[in-house]
Amino acid sequence: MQPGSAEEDWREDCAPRRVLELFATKWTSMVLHTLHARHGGVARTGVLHRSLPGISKKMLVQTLREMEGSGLVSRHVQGTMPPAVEYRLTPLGRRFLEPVELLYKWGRANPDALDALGSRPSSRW
Amino acid sequence: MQPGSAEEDWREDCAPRRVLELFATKWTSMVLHTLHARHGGVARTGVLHRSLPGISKKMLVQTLREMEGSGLVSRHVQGTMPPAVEYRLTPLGRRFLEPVELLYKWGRANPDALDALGSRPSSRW
DNA sequence: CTGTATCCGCCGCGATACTG
DNA sequence: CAGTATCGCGGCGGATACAG
Repeated sequence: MQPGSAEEDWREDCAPRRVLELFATKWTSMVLHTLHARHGGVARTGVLHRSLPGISKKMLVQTLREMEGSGLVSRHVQGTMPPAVEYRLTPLGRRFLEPVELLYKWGRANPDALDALGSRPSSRW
Repeated sequence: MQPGSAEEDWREDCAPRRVLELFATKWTSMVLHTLHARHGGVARTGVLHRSLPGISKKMLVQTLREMEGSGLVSRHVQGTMPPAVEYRLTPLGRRFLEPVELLYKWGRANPDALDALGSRPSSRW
């Protein structure tokens, strides 16, 4: 922290920004949470879909695939008919769940803060 | 958690989603962190701009104004010439800083996890 | 120095319809 | 049931130029 070499780490690939990117896609953390909290880490597509009111099938699948690519979940296909696909939380997924839950927990514990925050105009979703 | 009344809370204005919205605007948490960690909670526009390599003047001001509207920071104008404007962290801002720092901290503590996550295609920024 | 106003590309996300 | 393909809107966010 010596003065002069002020430059803090805000490069594109710094830790903070990389973590933030995981929230870039609207549903990621919610899917992660739901998969864990409501289904013990394993669930089929349709079940997840029903557990997440509001999400479109398209976004659910798309999100799951991205999460698979990130290593947050693993995908398991049953060669049956009709098809059955299971998504499972990976160890990495569980680790990332920590800070996510912490964030949610904070929100639940500070409803008054959220009320204050709600009074702004924007909101992307 | 009794079965039947499954419906979990995923309404538009539930706590989790409202917290997530704060990350919807790219720079919010980074501005918040910088204002606190590098300037003790008080800084002028230009100083902040220089502390955040990569942000455009437009987005910095826009983000700060939204944060002001949310109550995360307060704006103080000095009727001088040339103009000088100070942004200060509010109590609410400091409270929200808790989960934010926690998230960043997790990222710094899990570089290997971030490496694994980095191997995905997307990335909005 | 602080802030605003355009112009504009990019892409997240929803709606809808279709395949196996 | 699981997944893909399109179309279209809204809005973030960068570049640039201008104003007080």
